[in-house]
Amino acid sequence: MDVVILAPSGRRLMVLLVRGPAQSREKWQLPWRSLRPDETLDDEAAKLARKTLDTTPALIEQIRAFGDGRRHPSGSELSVAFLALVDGDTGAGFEGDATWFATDDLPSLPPRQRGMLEAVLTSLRMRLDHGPIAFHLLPPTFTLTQLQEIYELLLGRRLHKASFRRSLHAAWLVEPTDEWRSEGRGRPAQLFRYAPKKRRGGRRGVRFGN
Amino acid sequence: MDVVILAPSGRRLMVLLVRGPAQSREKWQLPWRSLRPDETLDDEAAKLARKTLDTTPALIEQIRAFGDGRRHPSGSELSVAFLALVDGDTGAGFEGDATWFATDDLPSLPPRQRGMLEAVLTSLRMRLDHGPIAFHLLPPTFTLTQLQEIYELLLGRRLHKASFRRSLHAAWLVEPTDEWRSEGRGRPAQLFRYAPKKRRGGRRGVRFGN
DNA sequence: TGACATTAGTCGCAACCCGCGACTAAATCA
DNA sequence: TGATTTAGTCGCGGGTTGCGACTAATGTCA
Repeated sequence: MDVVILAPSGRRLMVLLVRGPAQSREKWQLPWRSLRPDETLDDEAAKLARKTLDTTPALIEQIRAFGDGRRHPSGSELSVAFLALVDGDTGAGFEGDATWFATDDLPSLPPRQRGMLEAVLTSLRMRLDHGPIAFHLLPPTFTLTQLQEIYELLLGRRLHKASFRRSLHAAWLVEPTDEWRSEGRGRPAQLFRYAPKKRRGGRRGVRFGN
Repeated sequence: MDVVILAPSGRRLMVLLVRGPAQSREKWQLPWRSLRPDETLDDEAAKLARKTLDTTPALIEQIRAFGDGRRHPSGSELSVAFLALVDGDTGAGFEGDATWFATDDLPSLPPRQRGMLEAVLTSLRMRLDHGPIAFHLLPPTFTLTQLQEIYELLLGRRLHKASFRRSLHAAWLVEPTDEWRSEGRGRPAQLFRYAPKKRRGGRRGVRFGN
């Protein structure tokens, strides 16, 4: 049971790693724990995430099992990878045993964990246009520019502002609040909240071309 | 380790079930086996599928792990679900201990297996437009109408012929052979084979609207 | 031997979607 | 007051999609 805990920080996606025991080959590892025979998988993974984070993550989801022969600190043959998401504000205020690393500049990890992390990231990218995952990386109220930056972060490319907003509008996922955020210079931005609307007719996912 | 083995039969998707031991609550079960500590997950799942089917399936892929508290014949807390696909001709000629059931008219299954089967089916549907999965349910050479029927089967809705072929053409996944199949009445259909082409420019998935 | 039924395969239009540059709007800074 | 910065919108040109109507090739049956 391994958890990949992610949070955005500025223009980077961060992952939470813990220090491995002294005798282990790699200094850093994904948080993990072995499952006792009477525990349920998803519950224990949620607990593990909560314990390492010291808060409840906005989302926790199983990705898949790994049973290739690669090395894992548990010595066990089977690991199950979980994805957990935290919004940037919560992630930033974090003070614990574990520390954040940028996903594009990682220390060496146990080989199976390296594979799991990779798989979780691609899976996250793939689920982006099927479900409203991105919102879990943001505080409950946010500007559309913030939301766009999250999508750009996850997709790894810039998006066109007008097109992004058009798609977003078509998907009926957000609704405006009556608050505005002034960020120093520039025109203030309206704050939105996540509020998916059921809509007669084709409920299409959010598909962003560019 | 549970395997969901699927094959098309006419206008229905069939799943292969085996008879449970006498003392078990449900008469039918998904083929499953416990993993010994020194075996690798994916290899053993492939072996299990081969053994029940008596042939090599066209595709076998891990879907995800299940560790909810629901009952499973193994008594174990953790199960990993696999998807295996067989083409209709091979599936039809099958003679073994197990038997085929239509996925929309199933006998009662152990609760966790019921959930696994459900999850495998939805996962199959979702992967349809990301990878060329459908081809694994067909013999190596097939007509475009056959291919369309597979897609309709999996998506659960009718598709428009002209649009389907246009999308297919745009995705560069098939190439025509010089053989034609005469199916009794009506104009003979040209046979195609699966032959994905690398293409400069945007390698887009097959997206069928309707 | 034709007319008809049946299945395969294509064409083209109207509506919709998407990329993108250019615009307006509201704030701060000098 | 004018430059700068960030937010938000408009609209055009081109590509994609849904779909009805068409042509093509075969078997069936009077």
